[in-house]
Amino acid sequence: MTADALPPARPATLEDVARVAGVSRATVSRVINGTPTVDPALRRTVLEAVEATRYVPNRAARSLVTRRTDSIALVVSEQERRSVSAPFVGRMFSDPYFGRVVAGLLDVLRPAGVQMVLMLVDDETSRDQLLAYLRQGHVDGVALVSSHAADPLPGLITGTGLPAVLAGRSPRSTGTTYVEVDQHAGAQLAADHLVSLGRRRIGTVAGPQDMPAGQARLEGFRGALAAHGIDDLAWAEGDFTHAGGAAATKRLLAERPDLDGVFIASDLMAMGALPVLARAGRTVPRDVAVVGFDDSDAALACDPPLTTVRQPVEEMSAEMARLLLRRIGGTDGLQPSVVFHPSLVVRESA
Amino acid sequence: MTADALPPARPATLEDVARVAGVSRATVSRVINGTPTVDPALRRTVLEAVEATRYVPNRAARSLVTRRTDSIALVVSEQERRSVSAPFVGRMFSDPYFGRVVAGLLDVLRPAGVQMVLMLVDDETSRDQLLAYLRQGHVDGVALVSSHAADPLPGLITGTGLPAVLAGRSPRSTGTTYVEVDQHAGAQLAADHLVSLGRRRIGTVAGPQDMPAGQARLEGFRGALAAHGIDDLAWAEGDFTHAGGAAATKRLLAERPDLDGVFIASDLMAMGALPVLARAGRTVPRDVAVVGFDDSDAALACDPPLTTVRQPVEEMSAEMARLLLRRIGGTDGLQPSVVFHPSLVVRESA
DNA sequence: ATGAAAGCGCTAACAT
DNA sequence: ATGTTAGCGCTTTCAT
Repeated sequence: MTADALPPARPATLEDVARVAGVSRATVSRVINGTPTVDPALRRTVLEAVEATRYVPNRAARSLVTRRTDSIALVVSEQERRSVSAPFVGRMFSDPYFGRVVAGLLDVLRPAGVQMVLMLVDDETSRDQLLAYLRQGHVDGVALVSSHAADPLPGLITGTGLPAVLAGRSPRSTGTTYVEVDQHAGAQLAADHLVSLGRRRIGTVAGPQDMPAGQARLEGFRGALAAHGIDDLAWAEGDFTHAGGAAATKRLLAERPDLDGVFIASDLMAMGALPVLARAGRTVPRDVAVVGFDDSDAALACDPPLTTVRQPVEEMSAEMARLLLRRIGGTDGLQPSVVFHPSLVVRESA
Repeated sequence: MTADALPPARPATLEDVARVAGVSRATVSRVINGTPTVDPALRRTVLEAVEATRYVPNRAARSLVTRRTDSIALVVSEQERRSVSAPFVGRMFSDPYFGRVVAGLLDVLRPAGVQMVLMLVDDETSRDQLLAYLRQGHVDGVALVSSHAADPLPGLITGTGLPAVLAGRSPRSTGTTYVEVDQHAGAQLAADHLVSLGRRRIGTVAGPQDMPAGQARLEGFRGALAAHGIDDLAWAEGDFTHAGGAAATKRLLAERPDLDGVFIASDLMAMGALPVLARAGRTVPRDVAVVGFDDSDAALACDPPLTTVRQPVEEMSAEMARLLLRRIGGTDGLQPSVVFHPSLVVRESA
């Protein structure tokens, strides 16, 4: 068994390619990186050598010198786990919202050749680990999806000096670039629609009041209703989950049995709410008109299909990725935040 | 403005720490990496210097020499996108299953200091990108969640020589280590339970027949029923989504209006099915007993709470991570696959 | 347009 | 137990 007849166990390096092509390492590097000043003939020779040696660049080596990693962290920050032994909840992961965020990010990141490291922060340990990791310089930037208003993470991440973009404004870190939908405008769309339908005995299943999105949608809805002269808004707080939406709807119905219109602050909660309304003998939309928020897959899975406030999550997260890449590559400093406009998608529930 | 009074723009290196501590780089490295043969006094001095310089190791440099990256890829392989312009579907991301997989992996990975790079493969381009990325050696191993039976990815990944573990057996790559639940046994639990309840006019909403899990659950259910002398199984194919479950249930009901028991191959589909049954005037479990599969959050969100076959996804994916780490760190070759036992969780739907 | 050479920050022999 | 030293594979001046 002649050693040099076999393919090398060790993957090919620039050196190997250079030897095969009969050029210097530098030239190979230039070809690999698309530097324009390379003789076309040589370029071809090199490319063939690359092929022959099955060369792929070593990212660690490259990263060591360029100080770029071509990857960003997608950080999901959730409320602390209930207890050590409690089963993981991971609400964020089961929410269609998360998938849409990933999709939008990937749409921009993949063509740019940037990878995404997924990190979950749900206690102090994991937070410290995250910050250490970020400081190790293994990512070029951070996209953060944080669930609670009091979360210190946005500020801490900004403190690392790494480029960062938030999904949604953080009350604790106003200096950080964010992308979000105009929550007030969205809630207003819902209010106007219900009122235009002639509904007056209106209620809402709000999101968690310790989340900015939950607060803003409730506040916006209440304000818009007030503008229509409706001041007694019945509401119940849900947790943005299916089950939470069902439970909150039960409470709401108990408090306000004569309800004829309801705004539910997320489609997932609306999915939980509809069967509750049905069981309570209310026909949607005849007895109770229902407007959701998000326009996720869940809205279509509802029965009847859900009228809802559309939040262009994919476009929003694509924009997050763009801001991040611009900031990473760019000489320019902080990017301005971006606020998207919601729209009303009318289906059958209202 | 005196330059050296300011904190250095450049992050501290081993060299810096060594200088401050008055020792060699090697000693600092030993302290950082917990080598036992270091004088306790020196260790303290070094640790102080680390503190003072705010030193954090550079991962790229370390990785370049150790040839380890302390990260693995979580690859999610989905059916090719419908069209270029079609909105991203990302079924996997909205499924509670995905969150549970991530949770289980993280449970093992985080204490081990291993990061997770999330990669989505949904067309040829992204597949090629993935394979190139893997060959660049930026991850030490791969955990793969693949949705379709004909997926060539398991084999291709194994072909890279990187340690890999699959969530679920792949018909195309029998040589790859996998972790899965005994699907047949699970389906049998469902069948036995329905029969023990006295149900005889039984149907099933199966999963996609181009997914191993979809096939196996149908096959197992049919076999178990046959053992009870029931041979005329009505079934409809769903796609493991809520909406798909609803649609399939409608078809099933049309075909078999006298149905008194049904096995639905995922909780998410069961969630879609229950309102359909209710609308059709069937009370669950009185008229139709329903058994799901998964025991995810969805099962509890059902009304009535779902009797279901429990699949210990978190433990399974934790085991995937363990196998992977063992294989990565280990001298031993291929790890044996692991099959978990399902159990029946009886609630109110059957 | 190409090559030579100097590191990037770290670990792991090896020597002491 | 600690220090010295030789790279890991790559990019990037700086010459030519």
